[in-house]
Amino acid sequence: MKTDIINLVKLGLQEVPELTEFLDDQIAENAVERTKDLVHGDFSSNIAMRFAKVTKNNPRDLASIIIKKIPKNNLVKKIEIAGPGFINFHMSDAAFHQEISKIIDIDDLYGKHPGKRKGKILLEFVSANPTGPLHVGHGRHAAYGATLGNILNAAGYEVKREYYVNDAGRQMDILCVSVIIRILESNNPDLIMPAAGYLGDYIKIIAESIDEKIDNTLSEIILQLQNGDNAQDKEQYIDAIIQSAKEILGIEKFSVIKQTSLESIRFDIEEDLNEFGVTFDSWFSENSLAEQGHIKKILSLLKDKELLYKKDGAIWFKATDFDDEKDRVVTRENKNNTYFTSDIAYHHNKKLRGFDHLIDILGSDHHGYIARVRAGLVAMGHQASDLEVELVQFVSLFRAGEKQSMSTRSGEFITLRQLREEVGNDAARFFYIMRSNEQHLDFDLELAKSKSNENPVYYIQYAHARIASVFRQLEEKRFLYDEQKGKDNLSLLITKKEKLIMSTLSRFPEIIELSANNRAPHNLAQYLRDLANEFHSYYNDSIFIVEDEKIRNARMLLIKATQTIIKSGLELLGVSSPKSM
RNA sequence: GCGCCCGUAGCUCAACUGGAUAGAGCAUCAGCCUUCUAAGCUGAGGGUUAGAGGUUCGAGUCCUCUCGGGCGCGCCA
Repeated sequence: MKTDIINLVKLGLQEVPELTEFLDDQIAENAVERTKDLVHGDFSSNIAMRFAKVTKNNPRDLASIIIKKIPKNNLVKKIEIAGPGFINFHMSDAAFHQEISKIIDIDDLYGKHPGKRKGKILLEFVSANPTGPLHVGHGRHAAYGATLGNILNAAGYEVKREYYVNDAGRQMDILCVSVIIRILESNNPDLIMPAAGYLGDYIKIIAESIDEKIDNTLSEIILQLQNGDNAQDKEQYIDAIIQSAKEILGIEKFSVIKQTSLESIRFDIEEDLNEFGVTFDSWFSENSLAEQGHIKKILSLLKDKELLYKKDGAIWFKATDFDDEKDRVVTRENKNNTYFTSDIAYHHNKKLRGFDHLIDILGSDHHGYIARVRAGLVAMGHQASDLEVELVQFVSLFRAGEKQSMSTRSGEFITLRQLREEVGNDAARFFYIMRSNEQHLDFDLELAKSKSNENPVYYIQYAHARIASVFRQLEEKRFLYDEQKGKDNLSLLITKKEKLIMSTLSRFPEIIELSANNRAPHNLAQYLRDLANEFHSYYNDSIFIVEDEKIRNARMLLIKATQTIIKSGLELLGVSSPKSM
């Protein structure tokens, strides 16, 4: 509907001689918006005010010139100038009726344009280290990423979802020795898990699943280390244990235990996410970058471009040449490559796989990292704008007004799985995305669980269920629902509430567009709340199952369309639409 | 110290990226079930958009400063 107005404005503007030198394609697109208040009509344009100055016109005069050039169309009832120079469009009733019929006809495709846009997007999210179960913070990333992916799809983008598995580096070794210590523990009760190790119970479960025999001399060495001086520095201490474990077990056996532990956790994460309705097209292993020589390749390419130099025994990348605030180490003094080096290789690889636009969803604490990854990407010959980063703020969990602690290392955090079991997937998905991702989220467990008007997810689902119930009642009362009669009699829907619902339904395509472009799923959640509100209000105000066949079918058609949009919208959010509650 | 983000009703948050009278929910108060699900509806009160300047037809939104909060500034990941 909005595009109809945009097109009319475009046609009109082309005919205004004063404006021709300023026009481009985008201008009309951005110059038409929904009005906040229906007394201003349905759509409004500020174009006359924006161009009053450069064309040396009075805005209201310019507006009247433009209006005269806008072609007549039966969707538009009236165009008028208001206030300082707004051009307000009042849509005809037929325009809304046409939209309602369209919703009924194309059902859950309404407002969605699969394949409409060119360009492939790689959406990377969660990417939590596979060293333990997901916690409630990861849940927000999962919900946000999955929903954003759905919305981008609906808006016509081709999107692939990817999870980057950080299966390389020291964290994995720490995970491995944590498991080994749990294995040894059964015969050596004096062993204590190092402070830098992983304390969670899931480590014990992994340990029990591993039947590798481990030489007891390792226990003795660990016991010695445990009581020795270097137990003071927890990082040094655990590195010493890693060292000994690798020597005594041999690198091969160590790798087997590491791989088994990793796979076990990764599988658990995948299962957890699947249950949450969050799926990925690919799981990309950090290790594979080194194994397939991508990291070497990157380093030699950077060297060829003379973007590397040696200092203090390490190799540095001239990130400052690409708008980063300082240069960054790619290869340490100990010859190991940094995490950052993997990341250049990884992002370069994404581009090589044919993705035009890369979206990373990261925790807000990673914001300092964006500039350097982008620098790496540009150094590899890509555009800075190819990489987009969406930051997600932290989640605080509240129970009965008390903030819950979330200490990761101690293993005392609340997992995503626990949260889902407690409040249910639907409430969890909705609560995670109902607030802007740029805002800290206070997640109130009691509120999420409450099956009352305090809980917005039930409020929306209830509207859907109520409509289903009305249709059941219709059948019980032996009335027939005639879709065609409904369409033919939409003009009988003349109350304020009915017109408001029609207007809101017709906004759905704009909401998808808006939340896709702004990467803002919460706009959709907000919209669905508004729509549910308007329906509940209508429900209390009018009876749908009435004797008059024409009015009855028209009203049933309208609530059917409402139900369709609620279902379609909730589906994008990953929330179910129950038929009864 | 430097950089990024944030500050909107008692609380939790919106506000279509510069538009018209800043909106919801919770909480508070007052009403609505012998008729389609009361997990609902109707109404009331509640604001100097942290503060001060500036830009312009027009600012919660853009710029500058101040105050307050979060995060980041490793050869960690």
